Amino acid sequence: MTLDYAFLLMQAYRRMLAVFGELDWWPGDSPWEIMVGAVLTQNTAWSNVQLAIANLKAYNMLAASAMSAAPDEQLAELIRPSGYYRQKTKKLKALTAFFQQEYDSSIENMCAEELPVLRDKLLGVYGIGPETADSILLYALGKPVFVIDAYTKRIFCRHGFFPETYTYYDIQDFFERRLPVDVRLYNEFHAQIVYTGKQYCRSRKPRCTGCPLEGFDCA
DNA sequence: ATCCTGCGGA
DNA sequence: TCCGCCGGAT
Repeated sequence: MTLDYAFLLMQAYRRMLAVFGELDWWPGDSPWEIMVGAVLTQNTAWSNVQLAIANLKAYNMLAASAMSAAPDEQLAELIRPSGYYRQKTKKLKALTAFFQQEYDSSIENMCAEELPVLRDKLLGVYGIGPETADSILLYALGKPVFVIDAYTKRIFCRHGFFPETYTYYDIQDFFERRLPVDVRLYNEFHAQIVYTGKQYCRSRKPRCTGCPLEGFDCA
């Protein structure tokens, strides 16, 4: 018989959750802060993003109105701890302009947009690719979108769920068509994946011993 | 030296 | 498909 991937995915989820407990994602005080964090965390450790966000708050520069008015050099200096600060300054400016012009800086307006339309619009913003768009949709706006990242691919490739050749959208489809449409599940599942990837399923020296997914393989 | 809740451009 | 971007932790 064919493998029941839906069951196996949920079992993997429950194993991680049982060991780590709920992880309280995404850390942030507001949807806008989460959107900003989603850009700042691109290829960057979260601890460094926290420093950048703390700077923005300390200088009252987090709000879209303040951020759009700030000179590039000043914004760059504040977000410097998160790395790629010149690139990310451009990206934050683009996100801010989009939020202001398209939605009048209103999360409610943004949420009211049809999901596929909103996703396409996000992907059209400079600096927002598939993972960042989906992180914003799920964690800032509470939309039922399963976020894929390098950890997701690495962990589930290693456990035999799909081949290395799967693209972002292949993997996203794999999860979304097998899991119930549940924002809280998508939220917590991704958080568990990131934690497992960081602590155990590392790229170089995987620590399989003690991993919640140890011995969990699709034959 | 390697990695981190990637993306744009060539 | 590869390269530049970039700082801080391990």
